[in-house]
Amino acid sequence: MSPSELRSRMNINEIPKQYDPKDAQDRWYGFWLRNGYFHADPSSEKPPYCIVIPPPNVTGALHLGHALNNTLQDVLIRWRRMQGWDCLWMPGTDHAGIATQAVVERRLLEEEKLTRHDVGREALVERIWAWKDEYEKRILDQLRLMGCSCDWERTRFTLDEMCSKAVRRTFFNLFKAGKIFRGKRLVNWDTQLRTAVADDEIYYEEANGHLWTIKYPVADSADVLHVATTRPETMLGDTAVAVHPDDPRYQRLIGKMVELPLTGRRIPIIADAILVDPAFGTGCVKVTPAHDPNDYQTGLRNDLPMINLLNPDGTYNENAGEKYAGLDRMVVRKRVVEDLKSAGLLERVDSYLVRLNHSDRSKTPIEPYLSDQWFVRMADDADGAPGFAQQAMDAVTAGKVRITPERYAKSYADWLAEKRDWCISRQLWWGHRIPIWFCTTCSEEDLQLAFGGRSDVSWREAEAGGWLICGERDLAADALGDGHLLLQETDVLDTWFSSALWPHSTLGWPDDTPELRKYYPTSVLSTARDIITLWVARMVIFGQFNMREAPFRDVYIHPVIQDGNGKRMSKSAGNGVDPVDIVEVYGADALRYTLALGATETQDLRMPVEKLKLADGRTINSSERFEQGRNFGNKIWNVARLTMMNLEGYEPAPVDVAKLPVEDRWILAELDETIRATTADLDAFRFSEAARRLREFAWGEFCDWYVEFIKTRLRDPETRPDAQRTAAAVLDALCRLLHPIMPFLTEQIWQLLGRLAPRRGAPRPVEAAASVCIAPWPVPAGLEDAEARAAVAQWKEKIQAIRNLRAERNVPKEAKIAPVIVAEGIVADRLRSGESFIKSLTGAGSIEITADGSNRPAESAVTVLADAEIVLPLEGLIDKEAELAKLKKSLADLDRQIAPLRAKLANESFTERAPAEVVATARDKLSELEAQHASVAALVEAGAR
RNA sequence: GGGCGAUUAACUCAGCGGUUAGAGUGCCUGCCUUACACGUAGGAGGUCGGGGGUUCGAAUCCCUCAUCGCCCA
Repeated sequence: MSPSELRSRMNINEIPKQYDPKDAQDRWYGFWLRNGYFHADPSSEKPPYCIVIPPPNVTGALHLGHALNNTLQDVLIRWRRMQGWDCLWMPGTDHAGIATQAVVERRLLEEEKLTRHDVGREALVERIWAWKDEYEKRILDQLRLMGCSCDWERTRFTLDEMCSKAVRRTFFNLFKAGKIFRGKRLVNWDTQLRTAVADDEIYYEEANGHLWTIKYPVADSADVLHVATTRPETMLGDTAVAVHPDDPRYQRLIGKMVELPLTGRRIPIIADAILVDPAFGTGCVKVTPAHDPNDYQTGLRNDLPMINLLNPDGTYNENAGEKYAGLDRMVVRKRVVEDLKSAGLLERVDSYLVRLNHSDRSKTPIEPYLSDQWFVRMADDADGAPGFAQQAMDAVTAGKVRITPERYAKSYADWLAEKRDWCISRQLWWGHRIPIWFCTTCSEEDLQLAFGGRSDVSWREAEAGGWLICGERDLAADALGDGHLLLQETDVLDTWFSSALWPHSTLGWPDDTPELRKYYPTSVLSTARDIITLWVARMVIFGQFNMREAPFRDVYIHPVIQDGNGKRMSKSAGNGVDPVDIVEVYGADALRYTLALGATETQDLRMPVEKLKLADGRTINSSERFEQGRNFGNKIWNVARLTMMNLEGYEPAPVDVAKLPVEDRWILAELDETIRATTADLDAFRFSEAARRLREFAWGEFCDWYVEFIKTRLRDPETRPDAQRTAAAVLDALCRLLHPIMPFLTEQIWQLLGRLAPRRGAPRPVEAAASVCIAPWPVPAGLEDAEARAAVAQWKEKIQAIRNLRAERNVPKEAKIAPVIVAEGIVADRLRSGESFIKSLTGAGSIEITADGSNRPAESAVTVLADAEIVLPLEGLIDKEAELAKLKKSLADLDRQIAPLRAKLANESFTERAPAEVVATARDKLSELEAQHASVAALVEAGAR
């Protein structure tokens, strides 16, 4: 079918009045995939542009925050793709060690009453893989539903073969470089899951508890110290009592010993200004280095012994003494309190509000626990060479990595400045198992003999004796021959270890792949601020370690979505919004537009949440905000319909812009400016500005004005062709500009438009691309036109003034008014060029533009503007008193503006110090207002007579 | 305790040194005007959190207080 045949068949009734998002989504996503538009090609000549997705946890479904982040990434990717870059958006998911294992374990317990120890390591891991398969699919489907243009053929998982290889190589290299060590550290211990958990995986909860005050007798003396604690059972592990060095009450006791009750041990009284606040309580503090973070630091400072009382399951061990060993810590607490009481050493018990750490995963109280852990060294080298933390800080200060908004560079630097070692071991089963084997029986000769020639095995003496052997590939238990058993470390790596490799592991590192060569370093990383430290900093560290180059040029930090009360959205709080629900109700384009509009530079984005009942009976969480996106999309849809139904007889041809009517020159100039500004917005990650600007152009200029201007031209065969060409050109550019934000809607229009006007564009028509997805991003065509813009501004202002007069005087809709515009000079000229528009858009029967305002009909409504007077004769409709009142009000308004302006100009320090330009503007403004004032005053005078 | 941010129209937010402070939603009043009622035309509504300062000029810069949120201890 030829375009002209199609055109004649294009009946407005065939295109629905309302944009149907579902239809477009179903139709075009598959089309894009089939055509391979999302597939990056390392062999292409185009320059690379790459974003790696922050891999969502396979724990559950995506929430609105993911929807925001992925919308913004897709905007960048689609925009750059249109600009001609070879774009790779790398998708994938994160195994999320503890989070996923905890979910599956909980389910196991609920559904089968089994613990992980019942099913065993292998079987549990198998179950988690099954869970992963289900949720990974769900997550990736959600991304597709939103229109994300990821390169699905390259989808990765942090625990897949490719990532595992990268993890192994990295660990091995770190081990060889001496960046990895094993040591005893105080960690947050989850006694239920029996693992260390990271600081960000715990939360505080306040509870009513007690404060016990215990008496500690001073050895060889009658003195007694009073020590208060919320955890009396830990006293069994005390190795000192601390006082403030300047506290006069205890000066004489410093250096003496106390008899630690119930244990028979003697421990020293030490002075420590950091731990002890002399004003708090008795000024004496018990020190339990193995079971409290502050005490631990005190222990290190004062070289105290550390006594670990705890077994991994939360029971006390033999260090607590025979009497308490094997009992749960809560039972020990009761016993200790009873025993102290019967020994007469319990001074008092008070009610106390205790702040207790809980594990995010098991919801049970955390125990500070001294255990063997693996670490990556962050500190500088002994010779002063910058260590990992310093290198990561340098990447930002040297400008190799730019963080937007800039203020987040500070939290990045502050955190890294502490240079704290990174604890990378987790006592879990789901994750990358640490590739270390222990051997306590062998000698270095044995190791040399077995592994001497191998570059993939490295060993080092362990702190506690024996050997730590790191293998890039698994080592057999009998690799050292008979008599020496190799035992693999049972811990797995912290999830962030594999996440930290994401930008290069997904591209094939350690292999030298075409992808790695072309797309590393990646272009932008977009993420939420709460993982700047945990993730972003560590990617920089590992990227620089493995690749000798930071993994991305830009880091963009998006705002956090909260509910209408400023609370974090969460499933448990019941205020979470599911993006899938929003897509269902409003469509993917509406979701994306609204989120882009909300992506301002602030750190929080509030979204009032309300319940919405769907036709199928389900009640979902929704937000009125999404109507903005839906309504805007519908507006675009309808202006496209209007344009297309007027394309009958369309013939593409080059246009001489200089000879086009004012309104065409105006809209093309506005378009140029919009292209320029929108491109700059996206370049600076100003997503909200871009969305706002495009709406202003599309709705506020193109729909509200341009299309109205050309309606009459479209009916006249003489003027029709150029109007069609300009309208088609603008619609074409608009589709391209909006595509990154609203991909489905714009593709739907693009395809329809392609059938009617396959060649389009001004000043020169070109063949439209097969998909807007691969159409070139618009560039300004050098069509600025200040005169056209000034003229149209004149038309708009006068049309609005006349409409206002009509509305205020209640002129019936059907009345054909005959307004007179009194103006002269260039103003009159500009108005004459738009006379017909002023007439049609105000519903006037006739219109007069004259320099002579003397013969005004007695019964008329009048508006005095800065450069013109509008007279609307309204015989029989005029209330003289009301007219006079209106004029007087306008006079008062003018006075209110004139007075401060006069005062300002009378002020010498203003006229002398302010820039000449500002002073001149003020003078012009004043004389304009004074002229206006004089005109209104004359009218008042005449009316009063 | 330290840091970051917010406080502008009823709500959600722009504006970040120079005209009478803007938008969307909501509200009020007309209109189903053959592109769109998810629309259109018009309108009301703000001493820019309080106080001080810098400046010819402050919503905008500085200080301080208050309230709220987040991050790190």
